Amino acid sequence: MPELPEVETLRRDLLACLPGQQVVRVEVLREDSIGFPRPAATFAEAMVGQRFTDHSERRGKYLLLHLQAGAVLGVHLRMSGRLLFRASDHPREPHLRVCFALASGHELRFEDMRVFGRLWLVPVGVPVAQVVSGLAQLGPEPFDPLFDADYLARRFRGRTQPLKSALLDQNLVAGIGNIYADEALFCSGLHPLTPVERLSGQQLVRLRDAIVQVLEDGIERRGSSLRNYTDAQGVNGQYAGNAWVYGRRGAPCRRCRTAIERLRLAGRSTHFCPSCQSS
DNA sequence: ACTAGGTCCTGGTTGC
DNA sequence: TGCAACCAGGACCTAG
Repeated sequence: MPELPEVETLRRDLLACLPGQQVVRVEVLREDSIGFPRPAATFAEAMVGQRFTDHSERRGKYLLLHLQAGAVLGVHLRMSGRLLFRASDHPREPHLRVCFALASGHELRFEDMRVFGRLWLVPVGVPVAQVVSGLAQLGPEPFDPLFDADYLARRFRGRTQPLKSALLDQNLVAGIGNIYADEALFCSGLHPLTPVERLSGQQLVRLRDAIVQVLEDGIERRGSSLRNYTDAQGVNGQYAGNAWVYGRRGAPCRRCRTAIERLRLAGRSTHFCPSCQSS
């Protein structure tokens, strides 16, 4: 599932192939995949003739591709979305939702089995956060100096929420999903159910450092720690059991050999080592 | 103001 | 064996 490291990897990969490419034809195969403008035919029409630039940004799990005339293509992959840069004669993916034919004979394809992903075309002069839903509510980037132990202490004061739930809240910090949340909790030695107000200053420092560490590691491994992720060329990541705890229920902890446990929290599976993550 | 739980969606996996 | 139920999860929505 694409989280911050996967989206950042995608952004960097697209920089190698997309700048200068001009859209000559757009096919929307699934209306739901378009967030704005609707109906999707309006989106398609407005995208024709647009040219991609070398200016792209990532905010949390959102990807923002700036177009030459000043518009912005916003992308959220959600659960199963992929952006693929393909030669036009490459066989179409079974869950292709939107296809941008490019003047060079390539195609930028948005493939998304579960149809949760969205594309938005932000018109020239309109603030991106006004069009791309969820963007305005995002908290700080994890790598922003603003995101430190003091910030967490302020946000956690008087809150009883389980720590794992807090990490999934994009308003607290942008970009963490279920998998990196579990990994960051393991690396900081904190139990996912700990009420956030109970964390000590020292624990908050460990938490912040662990979050930054697992995300940086994820980027360094090209997001390859995730099972279903593939890059812009469709190359599959090597999940290969890199994770400390995610998806390892019953398997021995890599640090202490205790069996990894799983519980359900806010509808999400949560993996942890009961011995290493006792507080 | 805060929190929990349901919803969307579909293919793979599990269980009877 | 065959089929149904369950599971995966990001963001949004509603209810308490």
